[in-house]
Amino acid sequence: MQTIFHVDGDAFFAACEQSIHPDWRGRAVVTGAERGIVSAASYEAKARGVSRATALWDVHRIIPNAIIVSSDYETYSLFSKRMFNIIRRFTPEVEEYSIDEAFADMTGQDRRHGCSYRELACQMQVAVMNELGISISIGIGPSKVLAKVGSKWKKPSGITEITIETREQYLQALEIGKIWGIGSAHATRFRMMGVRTAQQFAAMPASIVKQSFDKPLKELWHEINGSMINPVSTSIKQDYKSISKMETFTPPSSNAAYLKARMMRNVEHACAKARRYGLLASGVSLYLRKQDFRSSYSEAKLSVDSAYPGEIFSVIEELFENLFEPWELYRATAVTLTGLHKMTGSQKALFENYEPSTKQSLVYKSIDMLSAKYGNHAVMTGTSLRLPVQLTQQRQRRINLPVLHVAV
DNA sequence: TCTGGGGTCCTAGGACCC
DNA sequence: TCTGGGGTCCTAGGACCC
Repeated sequence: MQTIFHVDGDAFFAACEQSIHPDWRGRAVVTGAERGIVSAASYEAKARGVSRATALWDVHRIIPNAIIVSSDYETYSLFSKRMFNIIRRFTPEVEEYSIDEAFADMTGQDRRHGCSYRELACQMQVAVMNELGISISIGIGPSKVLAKVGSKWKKPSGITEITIETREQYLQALEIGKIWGIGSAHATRFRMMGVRTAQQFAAMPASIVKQSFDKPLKELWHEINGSMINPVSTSIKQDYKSISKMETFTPPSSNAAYLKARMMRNVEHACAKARRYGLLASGVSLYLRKQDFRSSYSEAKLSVDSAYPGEIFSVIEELFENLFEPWELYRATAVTLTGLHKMTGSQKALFENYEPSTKQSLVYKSIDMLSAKYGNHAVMTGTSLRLPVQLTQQRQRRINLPVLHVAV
């Protein structure tokens, strides 16, 4: 039997802000100023009715003296790394699941440390509080899913241990749609079947589960009944299977040239990230979001693996011609690089011998250097110039530098 | 809650081949 | 003319997560 911890930061972004600014402790702190809705709210703000996705003007209305700041991901990532390292003192088997969550396989650590799992969880909380000034909640269970139910059970600063024997009481109180892995579509389907709680799902006979559900739900059923299907994965994520860049713009547009300029920006940003990780894409996809949130999507293989906008954009343009409906208004474009893999030595050689790429790779080598030195948007291609002037000026102000234009 | 940005995995069904 | 069976790859899209 495995023992898994799920460690979850309490109101993580807001807690980091309060840790950095001690005079904000005890006050309503909200992050998300950059997008107009709440990303994280401190418990003081939650107590007064502010939750995730509340519009900021509502926050203002409800709590006039609330502190509202932009999310500062780089700083939170530092807190995150340090939190993971503290957990690693208890076991090397740590999976960094998201910026504020980790799974830890603690199996056998009770004997090693000579105390109960609950005591170990308590020590973890104390260490994180003392060293980082933030609180965490911990769920303990025989599978990731049950550990996750536990960490949500009591917050903030909770410790909840769920075993095969005690799981029923927790699952009975848990709505089907609140289970990790069941979203709104499945929740609706379950409710139509008369299944309303996690316990009702867990109690379904194996034979029914086997014939009526697809793989993810079958696995979920096992996990919620206490079998570990998904082990804790310690490999640190360093590469991506796909990289995507999307941006919403206002007002929505049906102007093809403008949309292409937006897509070119998406391509440039995605390619820059791929090159940063030494990755090449073998395919691309384009996603257009219409004003009413309907969307269209298409993908294609590249004839040559690439991480350079010049080669990729022509394929994107073809996809665009197929998807674009001139009478529609579009509010966002997204480009995804797919089938990513490490640029190996031989690929590099092949890549550089390929004539058009040589020029591109030279140009982009310089661009990457300039970007590293002066910021991500110091250099843009000509297509991006079709974007409204204000955007460019905004960027110039931010990086405090003339914008360089390079023809590729 | 009228909605930002970035990921992963799974599956149905068609194309194409033998 | 209506006729087999099976495998693999690809595209499109659904669903979920933070």
